[in-house]
Amino acid sequence: MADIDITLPDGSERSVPAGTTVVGLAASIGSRLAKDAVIGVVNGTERDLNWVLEAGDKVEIVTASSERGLYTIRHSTTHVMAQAVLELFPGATFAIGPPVEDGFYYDFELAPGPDGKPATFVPEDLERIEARMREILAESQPFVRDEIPDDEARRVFAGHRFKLEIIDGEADDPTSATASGLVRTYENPPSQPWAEPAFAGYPGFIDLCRGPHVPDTGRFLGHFKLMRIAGAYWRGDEHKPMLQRIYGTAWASKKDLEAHLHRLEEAAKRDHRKLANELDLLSFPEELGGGLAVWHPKGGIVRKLMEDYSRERHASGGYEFVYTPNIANGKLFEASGHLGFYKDGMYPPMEMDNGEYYPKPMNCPGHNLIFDARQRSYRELPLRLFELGTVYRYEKSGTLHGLMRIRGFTQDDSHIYCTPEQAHDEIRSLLGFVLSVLRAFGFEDFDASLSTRPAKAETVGTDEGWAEATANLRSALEAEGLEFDVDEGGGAFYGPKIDVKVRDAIGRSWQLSTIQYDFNMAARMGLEYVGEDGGRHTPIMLHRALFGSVERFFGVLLEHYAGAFPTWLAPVQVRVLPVRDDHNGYAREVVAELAALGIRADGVDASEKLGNRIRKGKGEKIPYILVVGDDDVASRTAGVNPRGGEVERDVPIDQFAQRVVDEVHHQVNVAR
RNA sequence: GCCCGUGUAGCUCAGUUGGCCAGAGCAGCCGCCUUGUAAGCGGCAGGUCGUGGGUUCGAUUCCCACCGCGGGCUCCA
Repeated sequence: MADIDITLPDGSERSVPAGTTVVGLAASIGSRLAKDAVIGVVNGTERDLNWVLEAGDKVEIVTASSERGLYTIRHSTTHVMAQAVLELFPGATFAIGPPVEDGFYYDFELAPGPDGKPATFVPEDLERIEARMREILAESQPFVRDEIPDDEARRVFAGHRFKLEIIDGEADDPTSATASGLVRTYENPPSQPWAEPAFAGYPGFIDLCRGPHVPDTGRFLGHFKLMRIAGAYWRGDEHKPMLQRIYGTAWASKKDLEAHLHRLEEAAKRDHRKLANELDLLSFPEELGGGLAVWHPKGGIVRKLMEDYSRERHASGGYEFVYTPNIANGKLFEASGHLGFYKDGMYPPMEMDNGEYYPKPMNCPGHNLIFDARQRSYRELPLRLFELGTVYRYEKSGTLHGLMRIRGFTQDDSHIYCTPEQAHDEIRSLLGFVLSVLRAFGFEDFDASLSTRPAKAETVGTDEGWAEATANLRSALEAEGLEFDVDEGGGAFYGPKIDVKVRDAIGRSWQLSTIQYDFNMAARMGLEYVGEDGGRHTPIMLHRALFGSVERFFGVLLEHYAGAFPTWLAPVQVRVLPVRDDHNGYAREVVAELAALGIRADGVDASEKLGNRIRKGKGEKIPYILVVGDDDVASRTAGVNPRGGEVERDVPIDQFAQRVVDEVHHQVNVAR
């Protein structure tokens, strides 16, 4: 047979016999590669290992350790899970099951129970399903690719209504492909035909799928765990039936799986709700109502420090401080457009003698009234109004989540009014300001998303206006060198926006700051300035929140530092422990001396063993614990036990104090 | 809002297959100990077992509803 030439990723050419498959090519390169190969990428398209190559193909061999290989493993694992579920639950049907970050899921609908509603999984089902999956793996069932005509597919998948919707093109399934009257399928022939066949003409499991897959269930799969059961709407639509989703995680090796499970445990230890409780920072009393928090003294001081720092930066950044009330007449929110576009997110109104009053969901309408309080000149622009404004939003009960998603929160909110000519530079400097403040809190790794015009805003503004605003935002992102993705249709009703995200100490991404372009609300509310030409013009308005929500930012900081706030933010910076009763007096003197320098210090008398008092201080994650005994009283020193560091003896108090003062002054952000 | 799970002392958790005064550790308070770098000892106090109904001679335990919380979906700072 004639040889054909194949191009490899490094540009080199390789001659193989005609009819060679992806795995055959891998074998010709090396037996190790053939063993590790999961799929191939042929001319840019992912293909199964038994895909037959043609002359001139560009081929890359994908192994399990790569992103694409892992994705394939997860994708194949979810097919195995679907097979197990359909076998174990007669009458069950399935919807979609893609790989996702760290794992996979599949959505199912079970046969109706006694109440006539589809049955639901119970946690013990996961063990049964997992056990059946392992049996399927042991059978080494091949993944058999095929393409069948639509009408035949409709017969095969008769009784599987979600699949029929996919075949008909009504529903989108990211992993299946239907084109020109053909649908692609993957079948897993079982060793024994199913007792109750679910697919006409097939002995076992088959799914709509564009693939590719691992060659058979006996290879690469195995390192998985079913994690949880969740509800999920069919096609993500709350008006459509709720399906039962099973989430799983899958990895290329046992080691990777265990590492992933370990990461989850580490993240759970950092949970801000747990830490907030343990460190006595704040709480969510049931009596208050869902999504509302009270701040205890230790959380309160951290929040105050965050807010103080924010105010300092805004003061030096050319912002002016304003205050607006928490409730406002509904007419204001009609004028601003909030009642038209945002009513679902607002608390219901209070009836008052001269109208309906709503808790404010955003600060912008109030700030606009300040702008509009007198005639404005172009000479005043950009006018930057800043407020730590508390807003209330009616969030659905099921969406509340600690500090990250609450109903009452405070935005470090700013509205900037500028001329269209100023908008570009203003956005750019805003972005720099935002990043600079975030860096001060110890975040180093940023990216962003650019959100464009949403469907609900099709009546707001002009196409050109949206395009120009979006271009302005994009150019600021590019100028700042920030990586960003584009969220099509994710903008606010009044304009497109940039959301800045930070990566925390364990690599998780959090959305914090937002910069929103608004060419709509100023006009709606009749805001004008007198330009150089003497004419009246509508200003461009920029909405900007830096922390986003003070509460949420606090929660992110808490998780980022795992409760061990850097010294400048720590509720208690220094704890002084006398060794014996007769050192209590000296310990109090040391506390007073430190406090006089603005250091947050406290002491615990010697009523318990020293070791236990140190242990408690460590549990509170205090940056410095000082121990004072006979030698220290004599020479005005202390033993210094720093968080995460080595004990130092005989440190002069004034020297230690200077060290803390410097550390606070420079806002050293060390997560020890 | 919808699906699943869950709710015992301030915290972490036992326990009751329906039945005497519901338990432990930590935290708190009181005493003893007088202590040099991550748990010294003893005692006291603390719970209408989330709330409200129902079944029962009897419910914290079984059933129902509601509320809170957790994980998802939708939505979002």
